[in-house]
Amino acid sequence: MSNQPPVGYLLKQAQSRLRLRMDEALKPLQLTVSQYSCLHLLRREPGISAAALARGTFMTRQSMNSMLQLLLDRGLVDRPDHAESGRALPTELTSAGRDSLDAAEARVDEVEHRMLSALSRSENDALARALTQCVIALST
Amino acid sequence: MSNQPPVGYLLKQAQSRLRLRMDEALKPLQLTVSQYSCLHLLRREPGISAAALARGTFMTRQSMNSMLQLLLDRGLVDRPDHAESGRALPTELTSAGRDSLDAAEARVDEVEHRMLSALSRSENDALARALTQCVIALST
DNA sequence: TCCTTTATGTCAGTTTCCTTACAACGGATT
DNA sequence: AATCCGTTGTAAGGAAACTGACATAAAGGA
Repeated sequence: MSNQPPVGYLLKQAQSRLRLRMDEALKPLQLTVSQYSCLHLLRREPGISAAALARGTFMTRQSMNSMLQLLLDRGLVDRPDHAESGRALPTELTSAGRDSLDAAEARVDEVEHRMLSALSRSENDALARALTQCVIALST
Repeated sequence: MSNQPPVGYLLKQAQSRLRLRMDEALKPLQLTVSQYSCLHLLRREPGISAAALARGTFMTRQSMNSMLQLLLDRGLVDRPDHAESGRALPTELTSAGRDSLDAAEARVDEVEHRMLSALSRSENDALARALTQCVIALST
């Protein structure tokens, strides 16, 4: 009876719509979802390298470096011109970057909350666990 | 204790990795995930317009028309030069397109099955239901 | 009938991200 | 010490998708 669309399709649809809503929510702040993800990870791991930042946001380090240049020009992040040791350039949020991130986070949290509004606490947990299992199963 | 990453992040991560694995699986057939989605929907709804095809695969009709031109050149789909009525150009799979799709589907199904291998039948159903709820909650 | 709305296809330009390739640096191995 | 390996940053070019804009066609309402 059920005959639901395959999970892969639902995954794509959900992610597509989430991204759409997030982009709408972030547009007034002149931020894209990718930029938001970057700022978010930078707050959690200050001094992280661009390559590590790229891995954490599912893009290439080349794309990340382009994006960092933009954020640098806008004064949202800070980065030394050359490395103290090795090649990695440890990047950090500026205070303006923190402010932007705080404003963005409030809007994004609202969207995510809306997305999950029809789920109970246990359903929410089950969803997170199931997605984690999917990620693990596809990692090898 | 739990302190899991937010569902939005997990969603992105799962979708990103699924896409990666699907692209790997489809590479020998010279198909991208988008092209596969397009062929798949064409089989389910023969004679569909490019705009409707675009909506069903979460892209713009402009992108879809470029992609259809490629698939047309490769002989995987067929499309009239001008419309019988209205503007819509009803597109269909060729027999070569059906063959490609069959081969692709086997590989994609294997990837999806692997993704869900750690979930029980009921967990699988719960995941599909939860994702559907997320999509609905973000549709307005 | 006329006008508005909606849907479709298409053109042009742009953005975003990727692929390929190379050089530099630190650490581990031999 | 010399070498290999993994990581990082960067440059150049291309592929894929998007936005904005326009013309066309059917359907619906005033």
